[in-house]
Amino acid sequence: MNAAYRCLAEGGFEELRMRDVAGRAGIDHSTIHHHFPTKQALIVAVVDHTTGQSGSTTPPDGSPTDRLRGHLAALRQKINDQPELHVVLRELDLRARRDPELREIIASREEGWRTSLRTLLAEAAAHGAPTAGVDPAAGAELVIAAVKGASLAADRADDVLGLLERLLIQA
Amino acid sequence: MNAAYRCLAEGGFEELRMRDVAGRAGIDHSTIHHHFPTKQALIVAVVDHTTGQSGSTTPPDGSPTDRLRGHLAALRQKINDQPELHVVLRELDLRARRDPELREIIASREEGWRTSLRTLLAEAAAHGAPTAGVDPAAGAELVIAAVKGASLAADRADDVLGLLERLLIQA
Amino acid sequence: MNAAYRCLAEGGFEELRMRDVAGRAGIDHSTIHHHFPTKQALIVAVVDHTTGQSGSTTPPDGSPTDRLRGHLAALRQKINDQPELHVVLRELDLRARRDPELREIIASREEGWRTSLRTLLAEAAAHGAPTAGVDPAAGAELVIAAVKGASLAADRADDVLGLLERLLIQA
Amino acid sequence: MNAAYRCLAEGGFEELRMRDVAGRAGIDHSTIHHHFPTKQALIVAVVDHTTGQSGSTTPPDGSPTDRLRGHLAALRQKINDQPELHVVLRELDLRARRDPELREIIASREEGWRTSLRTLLAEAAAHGAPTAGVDPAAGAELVIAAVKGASLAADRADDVLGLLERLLIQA
DNA sequence: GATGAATGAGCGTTCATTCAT
DNA sequence: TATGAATGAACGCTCATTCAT
Repeated sequence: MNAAYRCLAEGGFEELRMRDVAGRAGIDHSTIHHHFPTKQALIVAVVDHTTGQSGSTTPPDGSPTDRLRGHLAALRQKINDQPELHVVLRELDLRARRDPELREIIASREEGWRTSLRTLLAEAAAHGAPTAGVDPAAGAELVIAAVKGASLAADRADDVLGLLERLLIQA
Repeated sequence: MNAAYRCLAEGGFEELRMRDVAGRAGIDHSTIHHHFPTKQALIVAVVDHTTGQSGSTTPPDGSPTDRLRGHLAALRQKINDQPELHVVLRELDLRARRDPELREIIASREEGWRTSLRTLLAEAAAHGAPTAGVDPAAGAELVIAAVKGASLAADRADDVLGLLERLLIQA
Repeated sequence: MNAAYRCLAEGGFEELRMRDVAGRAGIDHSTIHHHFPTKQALIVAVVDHTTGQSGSTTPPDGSPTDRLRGHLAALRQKINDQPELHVVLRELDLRARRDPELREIIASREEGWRTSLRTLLAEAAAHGAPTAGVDPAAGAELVIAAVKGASLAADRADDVLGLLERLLIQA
Repeated sequence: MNAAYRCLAEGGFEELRMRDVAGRAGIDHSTIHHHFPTKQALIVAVVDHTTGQSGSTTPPDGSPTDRLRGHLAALRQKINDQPELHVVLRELDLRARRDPELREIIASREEGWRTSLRTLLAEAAAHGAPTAGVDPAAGAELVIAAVKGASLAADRADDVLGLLERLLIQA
């Protein structure tokens, strides 16, 4: 599964081959079928695992504004630290358009993120953060979109998320 | 080429087959090879054409702030009108990571967009737009990232770009 | 198709491989798929052709008794001349049990044979042949069964069909 | 072994899989290899067992004619009662053509049957049965062929064997 | 210019078999 | 004795590409 993830990161779904995955794992390609009946099953397992670790951390304590800031900082660091993880996640977004099984997994994970973002933004607004005028729902979408877009060019993610933080919190 | 674009929009690179393209165009699949020596050549042609029409329009007249606003509005409308075009563009972003030929084409187009965004933002700031504090370079990256991210979920693009406009222009 | 028939005759369905068929025909195995989309399609074509040429000849003229005798003689000669054809036909009988597509083809051909046998026997009886007491329907089944059984041991087919002729016509 | 027989009856040699056999027996497929080193060994065992129980019963007492009649009746009932057994036997006939090991087993069993049939027919003829003119050797072949052919269409076996009895004994 | 037969590398998958546990 | 992970050869099939027509 780790091998599959790395193959996916390198070549995308287009170049994902059972034989390559097996080769990278140092096993025979038919051995994979001993653990995953089909390629799709392997993919689902990888996706499940990958999106599981994509959950962004939010500091549990502090003012809502600080927690929002912390969340954005964590996102920024994650893109910097594991740029390929986010590339894979975008690959998944695209594939989910034609794969209902993936779509459900991904939508579920994203919905969790969306909800937590909305809550964060609403709380920040309620606590008198200067971002008061921003609709939490729209704010969440903007963060999600900016992160997704930034993950396609990790070297510019700092610019993107830095500015976004300033605009949303206006500190 | 039109057929190839539509196949790409439907199934991505992963499901792009010469035979399907030919079938959609109503010709024999061998005939494609008379116009494009290889599949890659066809892809390059499609990409060239697709990214060519992705250039966003900016109103030539009006105050810099109005022109920036017009540019963002044009982007928003484009995502709404041709959501699949933007999905294809994201597909290209991903593939460009492993395909230098595509990378060059796409980078070149994107650079043009980036430059025009920076100019727009700088002019707006210079003309006293309330977005004064925003670094034009970072602003351009944020717009690009937000548009790319929004194109993966066209139905939320309005939220994203609407809020972005407000935050950047603070009207 | 001829190559497929010969492979079938040699190894049965159990050992029927697209690559072997292609090798025997002197072409690449993928070329077969140019003409027959699937292995099953090739099989159906072969079966259709094979059962088509399995139709036994009946002399058009002469007394009913003579025509019946001629039919049996033709069967006997066919088994002697092309023993492998009849082996293939038995292979088909067996496979038809699990393959509805084949079953229909084979049942249709066999029904034609059955009808013609019944007619032959009924006419012979009506014309005073000494086989008078034999029910044409049962007689047809006995001929069919004997031929099928004899085709599994071609070297004894003469004994089987010779005796059957004597018993049915009692000359 | 019982599981293997049933798999064979359902799908023939073509669909005989060690895993299916094991699954039907409720054990791991590797476990089969503890009892039978290879698939062929399992097949041989099954064949040996199957052809062993195919031996037709002949009433030990009574006039030769009655015993012949009893033998044919037993055959008829066996096909009716266990039609799939006879289908498997035909499957074996076919496979024996390419498998010397099977061929020997089957030929040996069949030879026993043939001998007993010949004896039966000769005795019946010697005891003045009206089948006098029939060559016992040819008669045995006809019975064997008819039974084999009839086993491919069990629902017509009664017609076939009923008529055969009448013709051979002319009662 | 267009066709379609042909190719061959390569795909996901199957399956009998082996072997360490 | 029984398991299940692992193997590797082979399967049906796909697909970009070539080439004679």
